[in-house]
Amino acid sequence: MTLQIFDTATGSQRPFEPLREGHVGIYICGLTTQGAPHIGHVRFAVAFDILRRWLTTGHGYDVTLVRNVTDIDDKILAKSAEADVPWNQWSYNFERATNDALDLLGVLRPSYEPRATGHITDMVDLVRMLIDKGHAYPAEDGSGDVYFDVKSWPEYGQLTRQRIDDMEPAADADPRGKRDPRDFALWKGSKSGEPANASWPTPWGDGRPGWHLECSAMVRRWLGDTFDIHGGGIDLRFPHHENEQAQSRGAGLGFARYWMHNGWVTISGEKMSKSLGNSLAVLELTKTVRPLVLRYYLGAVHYRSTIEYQPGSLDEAAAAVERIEGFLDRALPSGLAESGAIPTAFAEAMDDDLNVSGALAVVFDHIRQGNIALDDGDTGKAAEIAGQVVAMTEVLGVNPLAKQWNSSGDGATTAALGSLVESLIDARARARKDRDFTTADQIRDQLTAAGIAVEDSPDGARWTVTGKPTKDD
RNA sequence: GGUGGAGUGGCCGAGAGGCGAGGCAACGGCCUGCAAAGCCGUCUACACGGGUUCAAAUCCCGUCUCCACCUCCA
Repeated sequence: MTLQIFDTATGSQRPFEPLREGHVGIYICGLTTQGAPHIGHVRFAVAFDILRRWLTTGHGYDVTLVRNVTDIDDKILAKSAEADVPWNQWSYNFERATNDALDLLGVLRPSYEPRATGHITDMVDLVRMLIDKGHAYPAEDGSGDVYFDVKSWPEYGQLTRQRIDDMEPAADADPRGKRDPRDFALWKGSKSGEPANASWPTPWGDGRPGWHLECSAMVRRWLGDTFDIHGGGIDLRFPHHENEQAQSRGAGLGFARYWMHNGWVTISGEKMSKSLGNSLAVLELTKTVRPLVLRYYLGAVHYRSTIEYQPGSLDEAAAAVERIEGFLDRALPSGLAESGAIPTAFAEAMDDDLNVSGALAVVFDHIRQGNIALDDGDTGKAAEIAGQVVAMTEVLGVNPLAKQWNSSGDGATTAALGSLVESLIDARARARKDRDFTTADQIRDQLTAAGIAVEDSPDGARWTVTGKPTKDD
């Protein structure tokens, strides 16, 4: 079967065929490290993590995923100056915070993570190529800026299917030194007051990278002149990706063969912004919400759909996760799973432009069948289905048995807790045997209040830490 | 003004000419000492108005509403 990908450039689904057989090169625009990431910021990483896992485990491709770090830009300079922190430390601090957040959500580390500031010479090369071909020019006001000449490139607007003349001139565009207000900066000349170490020498004067140029330069170095998939948030289509493509193709490079863009996370119908405070920052939210639940929440919706965040939606995700966990706990008492075969229906859904909702329907259908097998006492069949569920949830990055989600807590503490809980469970079992249900229920209430759920079964009681102590009013 | 996306049951959310995706919630039943979990069932939906068709949520025409982008937002 062939994976169908919705290519933003054509506005339609296209069968995916890699440039080099067996290999896929993906570049995704990472974050500008200007602040702590909120759930909206990390959605793209979850979305493309699922793509990567499916290309790898579903199709056997060898995937090279490059995710850059924009470690210098106007906002980083402005915010760090305001906080009186060196801009590079400011940026690196949030680079680490971003990686911590993505690790927590089980997003696989990229194959490589280049920083903009490490690729100045590659950018200079590109600028030179563009000037030589007549697609770029140094600012006529001597500012040290270098601009891309959009009128010189007939394909400009192709990615977003717009005509230059239909575009609204930007209200906030700084026209200084530009031939056309729609020309964009490849390179920015240093301004007075900016840190001396935020400046690099070039043939056109000292300065720093324009935003778009870095991606073209890093793609070229790490994935080659032509590569397979370029991804990012839907908002980046224009101007960022349009400009990247214009630069790279203007310089004579092939650039991206497929474009994929993920939708936004909105709250009350609006884009998330800092004004909402940090309550939805990943590292804050995961203090009260299990990372697995947050991961499920961000990944369970088709990547191109908008996710409208509302209170309670994380509870729904938690309930769905608990249904998966409940089945796997019962079907695999040892906690060990042989990863099974991926069902055809699941593969078909994933091949349809990563139809995660359809794929999850297959997961839950299997869970129901597995539960029926358990009710029938057919533990062999249940274990086999559990293996399939493990394989499918692993593709989505939400396999509850993955060590990603189970590494917390040290062994000694876990053993001590287990010993105490088991003794209470034993006491309760004795009370039940004596038909002393008052005592039995007291013990269960005590455990529930401590955040431990007790479930009876023909083979004895099972207990799980829910982390949700119930309060009696 | 230009470009693109979307309106599906109480909520979330797939599907895309006939056969009720799935999850959450609620209610009823089975099971249980009682629960929990699980299983079975109920709540028969597609923004509006026309049209095509034996058959439309799905195709066509028109209307309404919402959202995103239009030069440094994931």
